[in-house]
Amino acid sequence: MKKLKDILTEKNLAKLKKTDFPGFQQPMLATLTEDYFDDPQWIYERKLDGVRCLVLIENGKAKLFSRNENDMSQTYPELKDALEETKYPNLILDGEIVAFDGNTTSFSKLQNRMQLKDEEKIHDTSVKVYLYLFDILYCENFSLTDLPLKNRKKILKNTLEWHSPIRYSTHRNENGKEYLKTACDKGWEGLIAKDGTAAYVNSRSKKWLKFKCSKGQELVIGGFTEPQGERRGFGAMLVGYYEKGELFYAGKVGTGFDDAFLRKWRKIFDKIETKSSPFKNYNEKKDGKNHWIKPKYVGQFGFTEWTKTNKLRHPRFLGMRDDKDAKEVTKEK
DNA sequence: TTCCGACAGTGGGGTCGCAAT
DNA sequence: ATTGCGACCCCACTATCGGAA
Repeated sequence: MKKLKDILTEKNLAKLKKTDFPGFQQPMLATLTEDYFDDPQWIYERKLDGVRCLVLIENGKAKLFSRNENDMSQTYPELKDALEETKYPNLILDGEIVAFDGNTTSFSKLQNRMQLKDEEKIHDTSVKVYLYLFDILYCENFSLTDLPLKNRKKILKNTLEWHSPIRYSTHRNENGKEYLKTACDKGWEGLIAKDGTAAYVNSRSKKWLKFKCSKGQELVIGGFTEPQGERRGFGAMLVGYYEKGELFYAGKVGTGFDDAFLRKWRKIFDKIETKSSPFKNYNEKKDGKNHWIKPKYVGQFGFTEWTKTNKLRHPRFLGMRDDKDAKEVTKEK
């Protein structure tokens, strides 16, 4: 166990402010971008697909908070216990709780225990979780948030003893673009690029950027929903793909359209409305609110992954594809 | 004048828990 | 017993407005 004075230069140590334990604060959030770059000033971390976790250790007692300040301590007792073994009585740490499916983090697996607080039910799921820590905000009565990120990570790495379910989130110092390619090949969610010189702020920031491995494909539009509230035109498209000559439902897409598009295409959809669902696997009796149309239009869609029930996760509309025949649209490998 | 950041509003999948049917 | 709904997690995106550049 090292002290701050063993890790920091005198100059940086002198900059620190002695403050009372500040309690919960909003975690720093990353901004999505598609402009990937290499920059020696930036570092690149693996993007983990789990739940964000802010750890508060006050007088030796640990609490785990979600992004919205919900107390998750009872949901992850093994993490709480492991964190209380640290010798520091007062710490604030930032990280991500994950579950694994093979070598990749699995949000869907984590969902099986995410809302549970009963110890027996948690045990029954037999979902193992890990906490990957990537930042430290408070230590030895000092607020560390104004330090450069690289210094904070150095302090973090040297402060804790890394074992069992608590892990240090490593990073790469260069070649972000190449690392992203590797990440996507491995089936990761993507990378978080971080400005190594930047302070920690309690809001979304462009000093942290999401480089995501996004999937995309064309899908057939087989229906739509009514708009809600102030929305005009339609609410969401119901989309699917062909397999062995039959159309299979793949979920709804309700974002990516602007106002003019919504109005224009509602009129077009109304002209080709049908009485029954074109999807083989959609029980229309249960859902009378949907409108069905002839499956003749094809759109391009982006999403993060297929869920275990064969639906799109985080779907968005990218544009119409008038160069594609609907019958040619199949699920891409 | 133009651009950017923050916010509200609308949309998605999945899970659990509770109330209404 | 089944269904519906809200509250949580994870989000993407558009529109708007006011202040920075």
